[in-house]
Order: sequence, then C-alpha cells, then structure tokens
Amino acid sequence: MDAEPLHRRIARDIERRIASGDWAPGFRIPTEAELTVEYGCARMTVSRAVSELAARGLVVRRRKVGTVVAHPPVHSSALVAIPDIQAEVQARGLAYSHRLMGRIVRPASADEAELGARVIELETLHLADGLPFAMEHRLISLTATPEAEAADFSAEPAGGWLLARAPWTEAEHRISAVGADRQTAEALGLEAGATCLRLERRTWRDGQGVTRVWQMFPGAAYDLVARFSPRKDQG
Amino acid sequence: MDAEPLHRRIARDIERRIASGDWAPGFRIPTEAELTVEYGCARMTVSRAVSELAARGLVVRRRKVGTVVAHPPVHSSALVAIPDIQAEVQARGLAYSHRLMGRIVRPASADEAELGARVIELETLHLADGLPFAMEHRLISLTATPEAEAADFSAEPAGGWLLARAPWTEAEHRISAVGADRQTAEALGLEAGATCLRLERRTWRDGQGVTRVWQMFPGAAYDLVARFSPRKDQG
DNA sequence: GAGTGGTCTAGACCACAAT
DNA sequence: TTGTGGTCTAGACCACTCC
Repeated sequence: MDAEPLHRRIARDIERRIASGDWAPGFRIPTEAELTVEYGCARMTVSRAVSELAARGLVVRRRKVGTVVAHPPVHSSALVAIPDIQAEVQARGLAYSHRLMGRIVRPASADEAELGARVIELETLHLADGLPFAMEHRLISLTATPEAEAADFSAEPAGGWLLARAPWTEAEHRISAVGADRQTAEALGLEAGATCLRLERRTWRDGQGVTRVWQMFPGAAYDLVARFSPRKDQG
Repeated sequence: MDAEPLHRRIARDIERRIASGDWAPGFRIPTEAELTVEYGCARMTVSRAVSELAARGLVVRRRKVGTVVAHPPVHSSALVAIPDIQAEVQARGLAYSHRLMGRIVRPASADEAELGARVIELETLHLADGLPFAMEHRLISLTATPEAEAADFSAEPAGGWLLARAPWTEAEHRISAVGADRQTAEALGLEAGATCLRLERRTWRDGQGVTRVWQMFPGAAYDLVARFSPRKDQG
C-alpha cells in the first residue's frame, strides 16, 4: 500500500510539475476545490499539501486570487555550515587539540555592553594533528554564565563548555577576509598580513549576550561550503 | 478579537516556555490530549501547532513516547545572505554599473564537464558609484542556455540575465579568503596579493550545470552577515 | 494492550480581495 | 457580491512502540 501520506503525494505531484517547468512561475495552479475533486479527498488534505509548498516558498497563496507558482528566488541566501572547530578537525580524520594562550577577567568595554559588566577574555589556539588550525579570540559574559570564572578552559575548549551550559537563542555570524595581525600570524605560523578567513560569532540568550568569538583560519586551508536547493530552507 | 489563529498562539506559548528555559531540552511537553483540554479546542488544532514546532526542530515527536523538547543545535549552520551584487550596491545607496572586461566562447574543460560541451567565459567588473566593487569571473553553459551565445552581456549583467532565463534548482556556495591575483588586483585597484573575500557559486537545473561564478571582493570593504535564531530555518 | 502521534473526513464559518 | 484560501470542529482509523 501507500506508505506515503496523501497530502505529501499531492505536494510532490505539484512540486514535480513546477520543477519540470510544466507549471512556470506565475502559473495559477488548480484551486483547492479542483484538487479536492482530482484527488478525491477532503479539502483539508489538499489545503495541507499546498500550504506546505507555500511555507517553503514554492507557491504564493492569496485569497480570491488563488495559488500561483512563485518566481524563483534571487540569489539571496544560503545555508552555510558554520562548523564547530573540534568537530571539523575530527571530521577530517585529524587529531584535535587546543592550547589556551591567554585568559584574563576584566570589565566589559562600552562596545561590549551586551555581555554585562564583566567578561572573561580567552585566546585559544586550535590544532589539528599538532599543527595550528585556527586562532580563536573569545569573550564570555560573566553575567550570563558566572560559573565560567571558575572553569578550566585549558582542559575543555570554551565553545563546547558554553554550549553545554548556556545554549543560545540568537546568533549573528559575520564572515570576512582579513590579513593576519601579528599575534595571529605568529600563532598560526604565517607571515604578518597573510590572508585569513575571519569568522565572527555573537550569541545571545533571551537578549542577554552570552559570548562573542572571532576565529581566524589560514585562507589557503579553509573555506565554508553551502550546498542546497532553493526554497527548501525557506522560513 | 484575536487576529492570531489559535494554532499559532498555542505554538508561540510552547515556544516561549522552551525559550525561557521553563521547559528544558528533554522535557516532555503535554500530550495532544492534554493540550486539547488546556486550550479547549479540537485535537487537530493542537496537532497542527505542535507539528509546526516539530518541523522547525524545536521539539521531537514520537508515537507512544510523546513530544519532548529538542536539544539545542550544535553551532552547525547559519543562513548567510549571499547578495546579488547589483542589489547589494543599490542597497548601500550607491549607483550600480558594470563593465564587461572579457568574453570568449570555448569548449568546456574536463573539470567543467557538468556545464556541457561549450561554455561562455565572462569577466565582469562591478562598480559602485564608479569605483570597483567586485571582480566576477563566470562560465555559462551553452547546453543549458544556448541563447546566451547571442546575448549582449555588456548591456545586462549575466547574473540577472541568467536568473530570468535559467532559474536554478540547486546551488553550491563556497566562501574563502584569498590573495588577489594580478588581474583581479589590477581591476579592483589593489596590490597583488591583497586580501579578498572569494565567493564561488555553482548552480544546476535538474542536474545540468547552468553556471559557475567566482566573485572577488576587497576584504576590507565587504563581509557576509547572518543573523538568526536557531531552529527557525530547519528543513 | 494501551498510549501517543499521523492522517483523514465532511462539514462549517470567516477573512480577504477582485469585481 | 463572489470566489478563494484560513481556520476550526468532532469525530475516525491507523501506526508505532513502550509496557
């Protein structure tokens, strides 16, 4: 028998006709009433199918007008994998290790107000098979996670430690290309000014800043990849 | 009155209790039957609300077991805006223009087999207020879009032209940091080797390669930003 | 066996927008 | 006014999986 629910079969049927170009962008697809007849099912079932496609951005529904095939998306966004460094290193079959290069506790600057009054500042070198992989500079809010002050970040990288204790609800990532500053170049074994991919991440939990981290990767050795189909990730 | 549908109100209520930490990861939320009583509505309405949260990855549903709050995601992915250059320039309030620097038609190399037998190779400089903004290097499949051979890409940038004629169904993006090659440096007015953000995009339509493009941005002037809440972009 | 979610029905009323 | 989707009901049967 059909293991596949009817609403999904309907959705796939429509999706196929759109992907094949049979129903081009702007085409008005059959109404719910018509689909109800075509599939011999209740209106709610076709409604569910078409609503799912609308949620994914494949079609646009408007009362009275009907449901039309959406125009293809602009090259607007992509789901880019932002890997955890330890996982990334291990995924490459290399041995992960890290070295805490610096740790101070200090008041937050005006620019860091989201993190509260006091922060821990960490500098960590991530290594793959003993070779420098990435340099990390991190601020941790002692307002969001007071217990960070007593944590031993030379034993456990701060990223994993924080994830276990202070899951975030919002994050901002920023990706850029920069030349390595003197300290980073030295730690990574590069020449000063060498090309690096810079990944900045800021996270919040319920509006309270949790952490802010910059990671520098040697440009030649690292990139970010996003493979996807459009409209599958629509939100 | 309530403009908000009941199923959404239910979903938001649950989401709020999860975000507040009240219902922690692993917590088993009320069954559909219990929610039906709590909200005094039909089971299908609560089912719709909870299913929506499940689709977004906030909760995990299993028959007989019930619905439990999902564990927070690893720092695994982020929706990064991959802007169209023209739109990006105009969004900054600058005048967009472009200059076609090179165009040849040639056989595809073995490495470019996905694009078919013959390709157009384009080199385009994008300008903002007359100043170099990005250098673009592009291959267009003449199998996917034969009419590209006759198109005038000095009048219309290839990106927009393609989007209108050959919408893609799959894409891969790759972001890296590189030093500018001689030609790029010259076009962008940089020193050779200057830090650049390199964005590579490959697109397919139904398995047939459509285009492959590399864009180089001066590192200091450009970055990619992703702001998001976790689990909102689940697919 | 029994509890839970997954799906589906055959209706109903309402909201919106084009006419 | 009318056609269309948006939501909701009060049931029903089934599938899965823990006990």
